[in-house]
Amino acid sequence: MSTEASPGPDLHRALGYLLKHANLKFTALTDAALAPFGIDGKDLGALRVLAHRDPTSQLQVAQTLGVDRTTMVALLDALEDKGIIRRQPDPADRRRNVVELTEQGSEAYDAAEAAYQEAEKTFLAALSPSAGAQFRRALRTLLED
Amino acid sequence: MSTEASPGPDLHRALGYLLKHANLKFTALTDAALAPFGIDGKDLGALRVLAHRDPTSQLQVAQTLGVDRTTMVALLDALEDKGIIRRQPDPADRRRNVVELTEQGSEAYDAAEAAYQEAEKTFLAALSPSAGAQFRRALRTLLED
DNA sequence: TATTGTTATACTCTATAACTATA
DNA sequence: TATAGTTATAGAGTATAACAATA
Repeated sequence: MSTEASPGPDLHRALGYLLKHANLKFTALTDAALAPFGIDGKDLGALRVLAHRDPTSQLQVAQTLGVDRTTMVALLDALEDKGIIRRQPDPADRRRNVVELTEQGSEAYDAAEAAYQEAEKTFLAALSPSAGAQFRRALRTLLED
Repeated sequence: MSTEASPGPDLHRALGYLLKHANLKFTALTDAALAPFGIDGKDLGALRVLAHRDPTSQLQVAQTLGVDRTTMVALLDALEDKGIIRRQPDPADRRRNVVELTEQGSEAYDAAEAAYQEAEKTFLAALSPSAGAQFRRALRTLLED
């Protein structure tokens, strides 16, 4: 995709285009960084919730991430198969599954989180540190309300 | 989704989360703004190419947008059904379809583009004008190379 | 009756493979 | 043989509906 005729500029200046492709590029970068740990960006999101919250149910994880509870099932199935998380019926309410990181999962999470942070830095490397910080601030402001 | 426990901060500070949700919010905004014209953001992208390039083939539009040529078929079918574009076999190479905006389509495009620009402004309204400009610049910088 | 996890199913989006017609 | 458009099909991703177990 080299320098095309006239539509390039208009097309590539549109905020929709910029946001979409920033996302694509970022996702490609982080998924590559996380691949050695056998997880992707979505998995890492779930692990973050588990790492920062005490014993949680599947439903709570799903709601925190804003995905349907049926979507959590397959995601956690895969993480469980890899020995990263563990599911147990909650003794206090046996409808619930208590989801936790395993020992191995906790170590994998720490390493994956470090790799993710490194990928963030790589992504922002074209901006000065202050421009990078401002970019992140702008995103947070845009998502408020 | 109110103020949750601890994972909120970490989760919602991650660049991946911010970029994804900025995209979702922006897409919702622009799709709503474009709905009165019977098109969405993807359609507008195609119309932009047609509006800024002279008689073009389907394949050229697809390649400019970075989508598969099979994907263009249904997209253009819908726009043709709405009377927004017209397809004619290229007399010089009858394998090609020359795709053009109709009169009505050209008017619809102008109005839709204006609505889109308005939606961009709305999206960026939480930032100062200079912060908005810098945000867009940062996105373009991040997509270079 | 309501809720949690699960399964079956459907829907959207987009790509690959194969077909038609042109070249 | 190769290319443009089309159609059929398949895969990823995620949602809704229905069911089992539990409250």
